Amino acid sequence: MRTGERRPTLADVAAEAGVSVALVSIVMREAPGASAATRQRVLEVARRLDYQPDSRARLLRSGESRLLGVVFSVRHPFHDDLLTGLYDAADKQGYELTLSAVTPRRDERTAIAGLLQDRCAALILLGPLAPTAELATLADRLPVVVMTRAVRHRAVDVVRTDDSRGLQLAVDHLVELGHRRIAHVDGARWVASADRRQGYRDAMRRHGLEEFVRIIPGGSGEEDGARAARLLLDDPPTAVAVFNDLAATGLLDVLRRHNLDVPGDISVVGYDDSSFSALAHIDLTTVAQDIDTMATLAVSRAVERVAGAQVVHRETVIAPRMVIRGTTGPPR
Amino acid sequence: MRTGERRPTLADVAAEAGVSVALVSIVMREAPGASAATRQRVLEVARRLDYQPDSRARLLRSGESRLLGVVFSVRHPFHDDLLTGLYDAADKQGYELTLSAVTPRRDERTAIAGLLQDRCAALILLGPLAPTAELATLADRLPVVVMTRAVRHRAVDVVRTDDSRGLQLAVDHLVELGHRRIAHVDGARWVASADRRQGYRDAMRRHGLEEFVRIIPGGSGEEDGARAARLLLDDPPTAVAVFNDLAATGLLDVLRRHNLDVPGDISVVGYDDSSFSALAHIDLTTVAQDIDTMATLAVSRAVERVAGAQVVHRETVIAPRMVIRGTTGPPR
DNA sequence: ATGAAAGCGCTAACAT
DNA sequence: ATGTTAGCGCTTTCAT
Repeated sequence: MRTGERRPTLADVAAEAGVSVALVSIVMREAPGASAATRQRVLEVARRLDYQPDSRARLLRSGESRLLGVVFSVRHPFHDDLLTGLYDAADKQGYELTLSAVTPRRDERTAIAGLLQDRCAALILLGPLAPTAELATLADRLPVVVMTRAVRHRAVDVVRTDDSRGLQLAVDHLVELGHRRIAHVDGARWVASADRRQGYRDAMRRHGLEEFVRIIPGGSGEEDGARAARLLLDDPPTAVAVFNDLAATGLLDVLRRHNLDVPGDISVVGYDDSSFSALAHIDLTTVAQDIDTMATLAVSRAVERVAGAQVVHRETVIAPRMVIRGTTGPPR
Repeated sequence: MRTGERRPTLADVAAEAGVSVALVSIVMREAPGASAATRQRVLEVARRLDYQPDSRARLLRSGESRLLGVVFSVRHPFHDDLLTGLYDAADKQGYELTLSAVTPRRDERTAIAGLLQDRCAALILLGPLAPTAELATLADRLPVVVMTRAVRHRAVDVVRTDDSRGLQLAVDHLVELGHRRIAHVDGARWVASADRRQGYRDAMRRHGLEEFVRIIPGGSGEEDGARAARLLLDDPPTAVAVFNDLAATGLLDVLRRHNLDVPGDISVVGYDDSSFSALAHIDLTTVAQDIDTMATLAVSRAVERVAGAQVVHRETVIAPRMVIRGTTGPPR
């Protein structure tokens, strides 16, 4: 049962060990300036008392926070993966992470406000929806690193995937298999859509397939993909590169319901390598983003800014890679 | 560009407004004891200076933390939904949430330790793996609410779904459709597996179908479901209730590859209503847990314990419900 | 209604 | 190597 007593403080440990609080502080921080014997004794007492340093007091006093605030969205499989990488990277750099989620009923502004009150040293925002101006205002107060989207502002660092290149990889893969009539279902108004569309166009031109360029309005949801598929049915191409995995599954579903064989009649490529795309059911060929590299870079950028590096705007664009699964093959 | 200046403090606002810090504190906390005129002026200055209270200092001084620590796992779709509900509930009760994730490379103990240093008032653990003894030790230090699994210890509150009832609902649904030969693919060593298995047995007995009881060893992954499906192929039942949605998709995949029609030849029920189970592709009938109710209760429990209520161990078991989609139908 | 002063748990100068 | 002192930004008595 829980004892009603307050948790032990530095002073408690100091009293018990018969030394000053300052000395205990030194030991707990593993700072130089304590004899091995003292160190051992203090550590022993701390463990016995089950002492836990109060990070809030620590941060308050030391001024510097070594705390990185991360805003992410639930229901975004890609964000989960990014979080995993960010924890690893932060740990390596000696920083802590504090998370704030965006949910269907908790908007981005609320999520950010919470982190601001926690006095994070910097913010890492995963695919923020806020307009550039708002992000810039934020960056006025503390270092801000944006991931997975572009932001053209000198105070905001960006780490994202080369989305244009991603679609080019998809087209290259399909062309290699022998496809020529390759369509693209785009992401409508989503931030990354323009880049991916451009990548598609460039790749088609590069392969001398300009006459086969065909862009279908899509979106980011399953329904968007399904709608696009219906637009495609009259005159199906032999391959489609879709804006993302979710839209691709919607498209796949409609194609199969109309007895089109995938990849026999038509090949399909998604984007993101979402967790479900590896399910045996779906087995979707897709464009993957290099999550670990992105996470490591984002933390480095944040840490450098915190350390006061007078850097100008940096945008780091990471190369994506193909993950070839079962929805692509040679045309009949 | 970011000005190198530190963020404004209460003292800055006080100086600018020409009042004492104590008064500004009163205004910021919306506490009684300030004239309307002063209140307005201080608020105006605070907004102009873009003042943000420092939650660390606030908590440090006031002693009480109104901060709930939540440990969740990435890659667990169900947890995302739970987080959404928890934020809503905490908000309503005037509490803040601080999140700590378990990732493939960051274990539960680390996740919990982080929250302990943040001086949370209580902990809410989503499906913790720690043994009861460890959770009990933790509950010795601060209120602990465990979700989605059972813990028999008087200091630990539990909020979970009635998993036995869940499987009973699944069997009831199948019996109602006319099925008699209903098999169950279980969850091997997973915590909830025993309850679900028992629910299956009870329901079969209740319907006088004891002779058809057939339990196939399964697990929680897609592969486990696929393996179970292969065991079923020699002598397929007309319906299967599977431990969870992921295993169910694995099973579905194998069945379809062997030209069994779902639900024509065989009906399939999953568990959890995971996000992907609603995909048109999968369209899985499943047992859903009542997320909002669970979240609300978990926060209430935590808050009551924080408020010092001398409650004994409470386990709240929530009723699940069926979500009927396309993988179940009458037997041929 | 307002202000002065103490102190939450800790770290960082500066002593010794 | 160890102790003393002074705050970090805030809330909370207790004055006025």
